[in-house]
Amino acid sequence: MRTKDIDKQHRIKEALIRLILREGMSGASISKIAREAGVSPATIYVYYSSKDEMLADIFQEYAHQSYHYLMGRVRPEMDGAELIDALVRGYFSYSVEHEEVFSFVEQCSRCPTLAPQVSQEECCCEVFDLLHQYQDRGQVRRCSDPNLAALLFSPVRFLAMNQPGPDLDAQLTELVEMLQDLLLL
Amino acid sequence: MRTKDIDKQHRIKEALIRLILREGMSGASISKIAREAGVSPATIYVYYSSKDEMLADIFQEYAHQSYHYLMGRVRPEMDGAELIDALVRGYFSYSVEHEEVFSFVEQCSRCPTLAPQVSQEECCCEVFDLLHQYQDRGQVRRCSDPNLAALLFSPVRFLAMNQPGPDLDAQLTELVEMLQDLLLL
Amino acid sequence: MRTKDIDKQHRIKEALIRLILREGMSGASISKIAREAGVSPATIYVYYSSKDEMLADIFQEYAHQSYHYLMGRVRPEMDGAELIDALVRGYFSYSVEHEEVFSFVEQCSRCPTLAPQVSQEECCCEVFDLLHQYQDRGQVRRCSDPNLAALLFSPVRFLAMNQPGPDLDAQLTELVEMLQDLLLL
Amino acid sequence: MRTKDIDKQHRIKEALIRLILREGMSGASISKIAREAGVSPATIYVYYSSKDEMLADIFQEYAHQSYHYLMGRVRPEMDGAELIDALVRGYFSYSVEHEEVFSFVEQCSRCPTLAPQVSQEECCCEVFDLLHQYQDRGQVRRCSDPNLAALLFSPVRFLAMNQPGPDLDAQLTELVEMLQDLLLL
DNA sequence: CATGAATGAGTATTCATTCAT
DNA sequence: AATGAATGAATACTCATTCAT
Repeated sequence: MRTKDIDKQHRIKEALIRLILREGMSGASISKIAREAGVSPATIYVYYSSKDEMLADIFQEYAHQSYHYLMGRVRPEMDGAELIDALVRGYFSYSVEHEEVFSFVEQCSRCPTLAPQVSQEECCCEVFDLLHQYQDRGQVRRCSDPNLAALLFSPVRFLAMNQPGPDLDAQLTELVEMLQDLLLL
Repeated sequence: MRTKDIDKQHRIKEALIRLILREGMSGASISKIAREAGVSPATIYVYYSSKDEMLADIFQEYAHQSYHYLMGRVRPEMDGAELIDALVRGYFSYSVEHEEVFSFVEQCSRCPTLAPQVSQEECCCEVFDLLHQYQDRGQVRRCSDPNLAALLFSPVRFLAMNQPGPDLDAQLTELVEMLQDLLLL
Repeated sequence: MRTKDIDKQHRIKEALIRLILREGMSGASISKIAREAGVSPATIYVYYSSKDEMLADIFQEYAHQSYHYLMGRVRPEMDGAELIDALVRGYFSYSVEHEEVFSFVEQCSRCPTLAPQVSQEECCCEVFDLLHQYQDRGQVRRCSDPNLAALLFSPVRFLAMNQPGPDLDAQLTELVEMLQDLLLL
Repeated sequence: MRTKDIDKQHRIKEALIRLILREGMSGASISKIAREAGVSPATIYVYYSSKDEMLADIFQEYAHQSYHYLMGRVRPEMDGAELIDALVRGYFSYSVEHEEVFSFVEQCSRCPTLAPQVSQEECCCEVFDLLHQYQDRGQVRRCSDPNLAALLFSPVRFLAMNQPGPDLDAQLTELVEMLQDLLLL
C-alpha cells in the first residue's frame, strides 16, 4: 500500500517535531517518537537507517519551510514597503502558526552535531531572488545577503521566541517601520 | 569535615559547557560531564540536586555574561556611532572568544524545558540603562527595548552562528554601518 | 515479530524468589535478578513495567499457592482429625518443599510498601469452604475465619521459620494433637 | 558530653525503626536514616561499624522488647485464665502501641541475612519461666516451649498484622477463650 | 512492510563508606 | 565525637538498535 507508507512516515516526522517542541532535543527518544506516532520503534528503521540520519533528514526537510511559507505571502505587485511588511509579519505569523516546526528548526540549527550536516542557505534562494529583484529595481538597499537575512529575519525570530507580552503587536509594527526606514531607498 | 572544593564546582561548570559545545544538549550526560571534569558522577550531586537543576543554575549564571562582557568594551566618552560599533563588534568578539558559553547559552535558551526556568531579561539591564542614556541625550533613536535588543544583537548573533566565510569582516563592518544608519539621529 | 518467551518470564519469577530467599528483599536488585535468570536487565522491563509492579505481581501470584497445595492434600472422606492433621502437616511440608516461595511470601507480606497492594484473603477461600463444611457437619468447632486461619496456620508457620531442631517432628505431632483437642467436637 | 551521645544513638535507632515501618527493609538507607535522625551519615559510623552490624545490633536489642512489655502486664496473683488473657491481649496491645518496633522485628526476623545472627529464644526466657511455673503448678497444660510460644503468640501476631476489621475485638476475645480452653487444665 | 521481543550499553541517581577537618 | 565532602560501585530504568516472525 502506497498511501499507508507515506502516512506512516509523515506521522513519524510530526511526532518527532511535536516531541521536540514539548521536551527538547534530549527528550526525543526513538521509543517516545514511535509511541507518539503510533508505530513500532522498529518501523522507524524502515524509513531511516539511524536516529542521526532521521534527525538530519527531517531537519533538512523543514529547515526552509518558513521561506516557502513566506513566498506564499508576497505578491509581485507589492512595493518595497509592502514587501518588508509582508516578510516580517509573515515570518512572525509563521512562528505562531507553525510553532512546532519553528521550535524544531531553531533547536536543530543550534545543535553542533546536526547543524553542519544541513546546508543552511540552500532553499531560501527564492526569497533572495525576490529581494535581489527589488534591489536591482532600486527599491531595496543593496547589502550582502547574510546581512539582509540577518536584519530581516533574526530580530523577528527574537521577538517570536520571547514570551508573548501584551504590546507585542505594537513592537512588531515598530520593527516593520524601522526595517523599512533602514532598507528602503 | 572536608571543605567544599570551589575549584571542583568550577570544573563541573566548564565541563558541562565544553561538552554542550562539542556534542549538543543530548550529548551532555552526567557521566561524560564527570569524566570531563575529573570528578566522580556522585560528586556532581554534592553541588546540584539534579541534572535539571544543574542545567538551570549554570544557564542562569552564564545567560548574561555576554552583557557584562559588553559593558567592559564601552566607554562613557564614546559617541553614538562608537557605541554601536563597540556593541556589535564586541558581541561578535564575545561569540568568538567565549565560543563555548555562547553556544551553551544559545542552545539552552531554545530548549523548551529549560528556557522558561530562567529569567531572560534580568541582567542585561545595565546595557539597557546605558542605551537609555544615549536615547535621552538624543544620540540614539527611541524604540522599545525588545526591538533595540532584537536589532542590535540578533543579527550579529546570526552572523556568528553561521560558518565563518572569508568576507565575514566586511559583513560585520556593513552591519555596523547599517545599524548606525538606523539607530543614530 | 519475535514471540514472547514464556519460559523467560518464568525464569525471572524463579530468579526473584530464589534471590529473596538467599539475600532478602534488599538483596534482590534488578541486575542480580537478571543475572540469576540469565536475561538482560532490560528484558525484565518487557514483562514488568517497574520493579514494584513486578514484586506486586509475583507476590500476588504466589501468595496463595500454599492453599492450593493444601487442597491437594485433603480428601473428602477424611474425618475431622485427619483433616487437621493433613492441613497442619501439609502446611509444614509445603514450607519445606517450597522453601523459596514460602520465604518469599513471608517476607513480602511483611513489607509495608508491598503488602497493601495485594489482597491477602482472596484465594484461600477454597480451604475455608472446606472447613465450613466440617463445621456445618459438627465435626469442627465453630469460630471466626480469621481465628481459624490464625490457629491452624500461624503456629506451624512459626515452627517452620525457626531453625530445624532435632525434635521438630515430635513438636509437629504435639501441635497436631493440641489443635485437634482444640478444634474437634 | 555523655547525654548527647546516647541521645544521638537513640535517635538513630528510632529513625531506623520508623523508616522501616514506612518503607520496608529496602527503604532504609544510611543517608535516609541520618536525615530522619538529624545527624550526619558519618555519625552513624561512630556508633556502628557497618550497616549490617547496625541492623543486627538494633534488631537484637528490640527483638525481645515485646516480652519485657508482657512481663509488665502479668501479676503473680493471676490465675491461669487471667494469665492467658493478659498475655494474648498484652501482645496485641504491644503490636498497636509499638507498631514501629513490632513491624521492624517482624521484618527483620524474616530476613534471611539478618535472622540467623540473632538468637531468637534468648530473652523470652522470663516469659517461659513464668509459664513453666504455671505448668509446674498444674494450671497450664504441659507442652514443648516452641509449641507454647507458637500457640500463644503467633495467632495474635497474625490478627495484629491483618488490616483491622470492625469486629477485631470480638475475634480477640474469641481467641483468648479458645486458648484458655486449650491450655488450661 | 511492519512489528513486539530482546539486549548491551547507557541514563540519572543513590548507595555504603571513608576522608579531612 | 561529629561532620559535610567525596567517591566507586551499585541502583532502577531507558536507550538506540537488531532480530525473528
